[in-house]
Amino acid sequence: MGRTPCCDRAAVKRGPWSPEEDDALRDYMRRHGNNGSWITLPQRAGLRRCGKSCRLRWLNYLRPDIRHGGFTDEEDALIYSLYSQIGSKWSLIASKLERRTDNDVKNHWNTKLKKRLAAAATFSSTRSPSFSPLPAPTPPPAPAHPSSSLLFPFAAPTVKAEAYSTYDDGGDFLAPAAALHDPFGAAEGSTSASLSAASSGSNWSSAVDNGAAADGGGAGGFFADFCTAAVSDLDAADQFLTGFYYPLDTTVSPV
DNA sequence: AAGCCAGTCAACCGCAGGGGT
DNA sequence: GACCCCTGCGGTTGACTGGCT
Repeated sequence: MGRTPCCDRAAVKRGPWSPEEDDALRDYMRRHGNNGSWITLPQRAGLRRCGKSCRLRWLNYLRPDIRHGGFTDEEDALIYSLYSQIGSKWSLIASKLERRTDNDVKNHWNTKLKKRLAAAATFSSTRSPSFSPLPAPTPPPAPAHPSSSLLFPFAAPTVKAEAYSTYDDGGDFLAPAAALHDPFGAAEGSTSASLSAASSGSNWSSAVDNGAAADGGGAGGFFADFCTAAVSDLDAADQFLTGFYYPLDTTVSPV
């Protein structure tokens, strides 16, 4: 039983692409573009590859208008913010970052940002009594777009569905800071506990959903605080994370 | 020098959904 | 409405690399 394979696995090459294959695909795309289907492209381009593999290689690696690695602080902050609102919708998040691919954003999140957030949450749960979180920056004025007020639908059953509808309406993902929601604190009562529980598995987006459903979207908590800072003031966001990385009695030298 | 381990990232897999018939 | 084909997406895997012991 099972699903029909998209191509004959015995007849196609798999694994890493050789420079020759890259050249062949790049050359074909430069000459013809993909004015047909990805399924038939390998045959037209003389490649012994699955069409899906060609598509992925082109979109994630060979395309001339993409950047790899070297995510800036601004991009990190934007990723945190968008993830807090829509979960693991990497293609949507990538579309809000210039010249980034969904695969790159996803890898960056899984290898760096998720761990950074988990580490920050761990520290926040064990912080010393002398620790004093930074006050949340003043929220920016509400965007002019009328649908922006709906960006974080506290009464909606799921965050993602509403976020999508807002996106489709042309809304701005950068919600007013006051509307940000802490899915982890809301889901299980303890920010650090729920955060570590969520991060130990892979289904963070369901944690977002659960959080929204559990309390209708209470504000506050680590995640919301961080995103509040990230959205409204990058310097404040940096200070915020720094505050969680290091005890207050630690001297942090500017780079 | 060798082995181990963790981090990174390219690539694969399978599902969802859109469009055409 | 049902079916098929194709594309796009998100989750996951595995190869590679560098640091550490």
